[in-house]
Amino acid sequence: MAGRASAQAALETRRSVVKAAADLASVEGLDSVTIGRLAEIVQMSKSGVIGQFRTKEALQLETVELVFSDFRTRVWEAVKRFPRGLPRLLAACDAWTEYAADPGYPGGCLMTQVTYDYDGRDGAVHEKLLEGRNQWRETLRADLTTAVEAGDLPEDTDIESVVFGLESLASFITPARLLHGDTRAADRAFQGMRRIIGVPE
Amino acid sequence: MAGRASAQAALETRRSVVKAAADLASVEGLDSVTIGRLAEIVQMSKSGVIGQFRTKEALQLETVELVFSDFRTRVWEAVKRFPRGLPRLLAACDAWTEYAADPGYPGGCLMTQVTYDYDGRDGAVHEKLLEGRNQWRETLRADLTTAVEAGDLPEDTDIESVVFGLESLASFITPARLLHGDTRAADRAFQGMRRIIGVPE
DNA sequence: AGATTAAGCACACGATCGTACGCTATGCAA
DNA sequence: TTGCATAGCGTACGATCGTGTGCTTAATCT
Repeated sequence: MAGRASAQAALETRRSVVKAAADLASVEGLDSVTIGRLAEIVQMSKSGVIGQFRTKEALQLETVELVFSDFRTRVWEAVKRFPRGLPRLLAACDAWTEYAADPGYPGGCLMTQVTYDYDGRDGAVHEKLLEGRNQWRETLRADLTTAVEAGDLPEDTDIESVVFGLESLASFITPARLLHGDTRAADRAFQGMRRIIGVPE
Repeated sequence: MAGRASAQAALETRRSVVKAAADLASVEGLDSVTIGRLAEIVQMSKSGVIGQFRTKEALQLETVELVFSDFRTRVWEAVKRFPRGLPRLLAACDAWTEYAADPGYPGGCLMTQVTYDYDGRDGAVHEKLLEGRNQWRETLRADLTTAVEAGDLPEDTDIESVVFGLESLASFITPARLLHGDTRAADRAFQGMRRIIGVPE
């Protein structure tokens, strides 16, 4: 079959490639994602795949973007309606752990995967990863601050350390599930989050 | 220079290759470690490098072994003398977080890196990783059980969830440090561990 | 209808991957 | 001292990597 010049069809192709990249990356890591393997998966030629993005790094960046927009949709959008502060924070933790347990990628939460893959490297992927995570951290900080101001959390709450704890617990859900076969990892994470935040069980 | 048939020299070579592999893997991940790059680092030929291990997977397995034996030495051996139960558990958490903050590898704690890299894959590396982590988990469980029996922790302590929490917090030290530049990550992890365990601050 | 734009393919490139083979030179045992 | 085992080198192999160049073909615009 030959080329279709429809811009809409091209967009669909683009999406299917990025989706395949995300699936593959969740299992084997972002840099195991290879143009050749992607071409095989989406049944296209190598040049057809790379042609959409010009360079492999652009494809990686778009994959990371997909991951974060996915995360925002499934977690952030889901708790927008809750009142700011402790209620929204707890709802976010609930949605967050649930997302991590079933992120829709075969190899688990890709955001976590990319985080541990690119935390120590330089480059554009590292930067975009940092930007995406910082957005989420800022959201957490905001609700924590509001919760303290509202008197729902003690005055001396160490906000940065709580954020650290929440991110830790969410991040370990995937390895606990995949490596140790822990089917209740999400529950454990949520339980731990409540302890870290300091709300009664 | 030509070959030296000394078995001791060969062992030294072997160690230097594995050490280089561990250093490189801590930054870029275990499967970015390539025979050619290793050869360049240790100033040997490719065939000289691979000849020690016959296959790349064998080299990877030996690297994972080095990581765990390193961890045991720095963390487990350091707290052996403490009395079993809560005292030894807290000492272990202290040594653990300290180790994660300064593991001696340029890219952070390699045990964590490998965990997130191979949790979702099949193969020998996955198995060895699981075995190593399970040993450590068993140690944690033992001290937790002892602590409960001694009355240092409440009867209804959910041991599995506590283990999950401790592993989570320790694992996030590296990304917090490398990605977010958090220089106090180890302290936050230790503080979180105390909350997860349920000891007063 | 004809011109233009772009999607996707076939193919080729230089580089690097893991591995195998044969050779040289060394240390150790007989 | 002679023979043997082996550490490490040089070289080569088939595969695959990311990327670039034309070409074909279809959709869009005048």
